[in-house]
Amino acid sequence: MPEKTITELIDRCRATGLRRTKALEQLLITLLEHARPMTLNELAQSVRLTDQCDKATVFRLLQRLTTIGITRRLGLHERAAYFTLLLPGRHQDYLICTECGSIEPIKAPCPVHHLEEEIREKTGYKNLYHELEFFGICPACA
Amino acid sequence: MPEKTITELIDRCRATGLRRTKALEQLLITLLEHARPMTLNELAQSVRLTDQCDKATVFRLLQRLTTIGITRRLGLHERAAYFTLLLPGRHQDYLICTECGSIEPIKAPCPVHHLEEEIREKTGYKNLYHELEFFGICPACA
DNA sequence: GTAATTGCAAATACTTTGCCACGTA
DNA sequence: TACGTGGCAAAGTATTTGCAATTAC
Repeated sequence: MPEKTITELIDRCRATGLRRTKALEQLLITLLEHARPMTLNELAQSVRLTDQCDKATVFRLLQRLTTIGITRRLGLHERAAYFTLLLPGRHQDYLICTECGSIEPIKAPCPVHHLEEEIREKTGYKNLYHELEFFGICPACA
Repeated sequence: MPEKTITELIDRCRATGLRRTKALEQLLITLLEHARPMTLNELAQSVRLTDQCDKATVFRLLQRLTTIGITRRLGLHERAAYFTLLLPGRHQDYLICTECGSIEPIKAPCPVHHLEEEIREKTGYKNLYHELEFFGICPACA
C-alpha cells in the first residue's frame, strides 16, 4: 500500500511538471512514513534526507508541493512552520501540548464540515479549507 | 463601554503585579480598538504606540499578557505571530484570505465546543482551548 | 542539449535577550 | 528607595534567495 501511494504521489508531481529526483522521492517517503506534521528542520534532518540533499532543497520542494496541493503548511503555534501530506479524503485535526509540543491527530470526526459549506456558499471564498487545533497541557506534563 | 473594558483589563494586569505604564495602557487600547489579531509589527507601528515605545517593549508586554491570559498568540500561517485580546466568553474563529491575508472574524457560532468537552474528558488535557481557521481566496482576490 | 533542480553561501525577516537608564509604587 | 519597565542595540532562529554546477528528460 505505501508503495502504491508513493508511486501515485510521484505521478501527481510529475503530472505538474516536476522532475523525478532523489530528493523529491525521499521527501515524499519521509512525509508518508511519519504521517504527522513536520518542520523543515525535522524533515531535512530525517534519516532519508540527511546527506541526501540540502535544507534549501527541501524548502523549495515543500514550497512547490504546497503550491500544487500535495502538501500543506500548518501554523501550530511554533516558531517553525509545519508541513503535512495532503492525502485525498484524509483531513486531520490535532491536539497539541503547549508544554512539550507533542502533536496528536484527533480520532473523532471533524465537526466543522457543515460550517465550512455554509461559509463557502455565503462568502464566495474559493479553495476553502480549514485548520482546527486543540491546545492544552497533556497529562504527562501536568 | 470600552472605557469600562479598558479599566477592567488594566485592573486584571495590576492584580498580577504588572505596573500601570503608558505602554501597557496604549497597547491594550490598540488591541481593543482593532478587535482582530495583529502582529507585533502592526501593533508597534500603530498610531497609539509609535513614538510611544520600542518594539521590544511591545514584545515583552505581549509576552506577559499572554502568560497571564489577557492575550493569546495565534499562528494564522504567516511568518509573523498574531496576538489577540482574550475577552471572557468571546471566542472567535477566523476566515483568512491566502492571497491578500485579510482576516475576518466568523459570525456563526463555533461548532467545536462539544468536541472540545469530549477531548477534555477523554484525554485529561488541562487548560484546553482550540483554534479554528478557514483559509481560502476571497472574492476580491479571485 | 536544454531547462529544471541542487548546493552553498549570503541575505531577510521576525523574535528574543542584555544591559543600563528610567519611572512607578 | 527599590524593583519592575523601557530603550537601544546586538544576537538568535527560521526562512528565503542568487548563482554556478549538476542532473533529469
